[in-house]
Amino acid sequence: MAVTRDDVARLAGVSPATVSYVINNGPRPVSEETRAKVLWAIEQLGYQPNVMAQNLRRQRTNTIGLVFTTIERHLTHPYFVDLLTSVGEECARHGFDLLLSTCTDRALEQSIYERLVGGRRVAGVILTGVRHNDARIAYLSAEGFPFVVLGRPEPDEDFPYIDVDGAQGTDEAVQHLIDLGWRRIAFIGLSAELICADDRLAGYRRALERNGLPYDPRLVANMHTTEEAGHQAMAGFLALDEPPDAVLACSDELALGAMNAAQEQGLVVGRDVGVIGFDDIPSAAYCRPPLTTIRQPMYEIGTRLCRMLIQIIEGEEPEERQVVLPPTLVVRESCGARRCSS
Amino acid sequence: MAVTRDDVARLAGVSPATVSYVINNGPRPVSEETRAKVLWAIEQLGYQPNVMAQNLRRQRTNTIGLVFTTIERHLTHPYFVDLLTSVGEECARHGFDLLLSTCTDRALEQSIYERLVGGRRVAGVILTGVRHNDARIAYLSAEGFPFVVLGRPEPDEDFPYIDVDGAQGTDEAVQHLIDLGWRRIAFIGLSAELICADDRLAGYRRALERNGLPYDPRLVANMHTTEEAGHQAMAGFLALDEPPDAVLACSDELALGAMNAAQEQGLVVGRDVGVIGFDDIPSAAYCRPPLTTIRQPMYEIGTRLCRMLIQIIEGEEPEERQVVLPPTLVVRESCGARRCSS
DNA sequence: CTGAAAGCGCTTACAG
DNA sequence: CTGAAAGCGCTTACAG
Repeated sequence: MAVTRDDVARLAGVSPATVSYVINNGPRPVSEETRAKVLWAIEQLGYQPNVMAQNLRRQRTNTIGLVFTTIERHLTHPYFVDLLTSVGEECARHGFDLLLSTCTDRALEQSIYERLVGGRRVAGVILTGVRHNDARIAYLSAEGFPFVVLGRPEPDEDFPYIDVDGAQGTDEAVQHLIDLGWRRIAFIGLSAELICADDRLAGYRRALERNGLPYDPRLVANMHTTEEAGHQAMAGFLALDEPPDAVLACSDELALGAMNAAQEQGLVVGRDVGVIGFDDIPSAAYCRPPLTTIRQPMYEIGTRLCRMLIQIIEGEEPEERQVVLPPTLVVRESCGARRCSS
Repeated sequence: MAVTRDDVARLAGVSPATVSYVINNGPRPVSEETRAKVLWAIEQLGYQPNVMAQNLRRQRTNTIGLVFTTIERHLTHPYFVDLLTSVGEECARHGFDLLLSTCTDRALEQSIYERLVGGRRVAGVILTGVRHNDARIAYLSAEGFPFVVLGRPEPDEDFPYIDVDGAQGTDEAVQHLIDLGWRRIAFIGLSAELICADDRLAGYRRALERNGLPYDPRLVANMHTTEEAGHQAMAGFLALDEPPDAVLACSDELALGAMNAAQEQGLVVGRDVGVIGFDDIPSAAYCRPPLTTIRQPMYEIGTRLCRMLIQIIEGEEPEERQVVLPPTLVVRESCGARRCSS
């Protein structure tokens, strides 16, 4: 059995309340002598306060929830590791714990959030992969529960978020392709239900238009972000009567799949076809040829999102509430940058 | 304010205890009429039991703890994503939550565990990266707290674990190199404090000896598993009077760094020098040339470890207690397998 | 079949 | 400066 506050009180010869006051180091004055006795007893017994009891009594949990969705054993977001690392570190800095839930089936999603939120298992949640008419956001808003979001809302919604300017990213990427001489540029977008999918498509179209290039819907696909999907989409494009000479994919996994599809047809990526990805995952630097890609500062985003959420939980006014960060185009060799420099 | 059990009782016109009995669906008989009233009231109010209160009263938490160590913003274990995914899914299957703690500084490690364990924040923990004389294991054993370990113990210790036979993996890898004609094989091992580092070194030496090849300590390095470290180790080897013609690295990140170091010196990997990694991370399939590597079934290990831990927490006899799984050599092109087939 | 009551391990106003 | 007491939201033996 674990040692409790009462054990400490007994050994120290004081009341249980006094033990609490010493632990919490609150405003209440405690004599040095009493404090010393209590600290000694705590040391002796190796006492640690029961966190559940503390939380129940204090009516707060100091725990942040993060639900990640897996499809076929895979995280659906390639950036998840950076997010997790930064959120975890920021939580630790503020004395918060991080509760992770896995969601393998969309049908269960709502019940996971209801348990976490309604059961007061966590004090706030971080949402990723926001969708159109997202039921999670409707629920959290209705409950008045603290949450922050990775990604922007729809126009009629208003909540705290941090996002990367996806349109700027895809616009710059397309411009980069055009500057290098590619003219027929395909687009492998994200699942259409995701809000950020619109944004990225808009940047793609904007850049085409600005350069007087036509928009051809046959050159646009919406996929879940896996390598297989990228392969499939690219194979489809290459089978067209007028195949594209370049492709912009909305994740590096999609881009890697697209590269493989092109290579299988004997095309040399960077010479016969240009490829750009999104995210800058580790493989992007190591694949052949190295992948030009749009980098999102995920570590920084995780840190700031977490800080924002904790401020909201604590009832403070958050220092920042709605942030859009610029992405960075990381130029490597997959769209022929090297060809130009030679 | 959240709705409580008493609100439900009031609305349903029954005692609070009855609400509990309905929720817990226990052995106690409840009339259909009463049950219906209670369920109706729960539905009306959107009631969710307070998880902290339940846990405190039941004297258990249904939460599993996983502490991951970050160095310079990076997870120290490349396999962490697979582990996390599988553990998360297995937890969900059993109604457990997963609590993640970040440890950025070894000095804080002990206090993290003390809070988690002593504070009864979690019901059991999964340990990774076991070290010689690991203080965490000593602490958990002394507390009699449920834990399982990814990795084998030292000979005098006895605890539940799942491990991959690292010696078998490195032995096979070295044999593979030798079979392909490489003769002077370097070894980039893991941090010497890790128990699994010994194992892998032993496999390396065993294979050399069996083939009548000398063991040269100048060809052995122990590194943290980062790409930079791999680069540094390989650069050191290549600067020797008698540089190696092949290298076995104990993680793919180390191997990728080693490959880069070799390529910087103008060597063609797979022709001038053979490289093998460990883990089979995604980049291993995409790097150039694709990396031959030793694959660990991490997803499966996570699932089984988690199941084992939950059985121990529930007081059952675990179906399995100490498991050693074989790794698989995934042959790609970095040690010249293709050269042989041509 | 159902209710009143004890108690999980704490925090914190209240009284001295 | 310190203690006795109420209560956070539940579960579960005990009594009817």
